[in-house]
Amino acid sequence: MENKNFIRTIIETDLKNGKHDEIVTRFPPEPNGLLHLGHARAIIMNYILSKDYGGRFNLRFDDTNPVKEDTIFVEGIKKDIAWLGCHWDALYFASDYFEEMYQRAMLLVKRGKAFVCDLSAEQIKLHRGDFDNPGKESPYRDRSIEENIRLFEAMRNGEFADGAKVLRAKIDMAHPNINMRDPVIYRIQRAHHHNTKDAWCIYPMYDFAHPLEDAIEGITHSLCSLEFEDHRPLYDWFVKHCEMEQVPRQIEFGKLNIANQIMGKRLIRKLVEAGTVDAWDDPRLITLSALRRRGVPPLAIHDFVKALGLPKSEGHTEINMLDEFIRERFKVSAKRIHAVIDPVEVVLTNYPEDKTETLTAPLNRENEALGSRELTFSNTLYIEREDFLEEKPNKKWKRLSLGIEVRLMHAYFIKANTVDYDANGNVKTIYATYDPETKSGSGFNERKPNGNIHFVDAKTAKPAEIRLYEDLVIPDDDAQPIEEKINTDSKQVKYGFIESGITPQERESFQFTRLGYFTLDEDTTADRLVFNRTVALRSSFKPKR
RNA sequence: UGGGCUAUAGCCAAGUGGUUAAGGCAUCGGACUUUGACUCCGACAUCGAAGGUUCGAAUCCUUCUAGCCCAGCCA
Repeated sequence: MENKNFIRTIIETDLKNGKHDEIVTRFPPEPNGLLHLGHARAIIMNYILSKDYGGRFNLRFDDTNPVKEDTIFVEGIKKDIAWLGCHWDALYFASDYFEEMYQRAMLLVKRGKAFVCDLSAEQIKLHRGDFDNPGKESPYRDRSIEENIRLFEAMRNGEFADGAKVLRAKIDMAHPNINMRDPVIYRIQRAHHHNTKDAWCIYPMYDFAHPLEDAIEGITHSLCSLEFEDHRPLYDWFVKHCEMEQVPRQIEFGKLNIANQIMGKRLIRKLVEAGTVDAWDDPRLITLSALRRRGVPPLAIHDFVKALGLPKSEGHTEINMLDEFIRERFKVSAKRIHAVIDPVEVVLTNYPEDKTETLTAPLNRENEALGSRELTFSNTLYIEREDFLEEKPNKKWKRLSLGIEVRLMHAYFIKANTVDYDANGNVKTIYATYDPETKSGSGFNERKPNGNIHFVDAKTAKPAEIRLYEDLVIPDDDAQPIEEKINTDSKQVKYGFIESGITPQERESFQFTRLGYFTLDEDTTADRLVFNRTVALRSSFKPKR
């Protein structure tokens, strides 16, 4: 369920008062990196706010700084947003508007609202003043309109070196909001742009470009994060003085931060280079590509974002909140099958050596529509190593022990009798007997087993590589830097088996009974199944001591 | 120290003068169970602090405290 939020209230008021007939939102990423879970709030909220009120949603790349941007990021971002199911009504690039932006800047010049400044970057900084002191006006501030027109044209025509001149808005060097102290709106930068190639040598700054982009597209509600709050006066100033026909409204909300997760680009890069994680889509990360690879259903991310709402406060949400939405999405949709990820052999001494039988079991007891599958059963099985302890440790132990009887789910009761060890003293084979009377579905009711465990038939089971992930960051109360809390041993690779009757489809997710939800990884080949653990099952089991 | 924000449970988050202060996650009990799952029941808040206004305040006023953002030719 979605939490109500103040932006909905604003939209509903605007609709009711007839300020707008249609709501138009946008998600404006800069193509300079990949998206992560934190971006999902902005994407999904912009999307559903437009859809809920029958409006439109644009994807617009805010590509005004060619030195940082690349087309490979535009492709990656498009893929991630499409995966989330947030279909954009239109795809735009800020760079498509460069000519109009230039004309609007020229309008500012002609109105005496902007001037060409020859000060160096360093001098501009010095003139800007600081929190306690007003700035000083640029000596070039009073150039004539004619000269400014000529100079700005010359900037565009490439007559000056990079950085030699800038175009600045003429506002107020004494303004308490530093953003209003004659901000730079165009810089000279000879850089190859991924979209406009070498057509331009001047590029607009964010503060100038963004409100124009929104106005050009007829965006009604321009959502952004809190740090732009004190840019809003400038945003409004540009919309007004550039004489834009449509007037968008900027509304700020709090960024979605996730506690104990690596979000920063440079840190991720470092971890990838150090081999601590495998790649940008390593399932221990929370980039959207990593979540996709881990097998997280996109709708679970929608549920998560909606539950969080759109507050103006900023906290650190715990990731386990997402886990619960993932389980909820899988609960009735995923097939529930048997897999043993840390196998130990069980031999049934009273079951015919050459016999194999077929048992039928439902694929999901909470969703009969999924049908059933056939399980094979023989005298040699695998069970989970942790499901056996020679001696029952306490009355809470609901698994197998010597002399103790458990039910193999969808099969028979078995009782462990003796055990063999390998050279290291680890259990190698458990010898057990089964009771044919206890077959599942027979209605046998004479006695209760000491629990239910899962198994696979050793003679037919399919081998599988299973990757288990733990927290990449070790939660810690101490406020030490996150890079010092990296769990370098957070990935475990197991070699186990899944039941024979199952042929997983590409990226298919399953519940491995009693273990969790697992999704087929793209590393799977014709002769090697590879699964990622998407999320474990909840468990109230607490091992004693 | 200038400007802009934020503060409700361990973590999120509704609430906009009259409610027993929603809901989710986590935690702790208990029931049920062919998944120690699911489901179901139950527990869990002196609303950052102090004053004030009011019959009545998380909501209004005052003062204070804590935290975040801003001095790029980044976005």
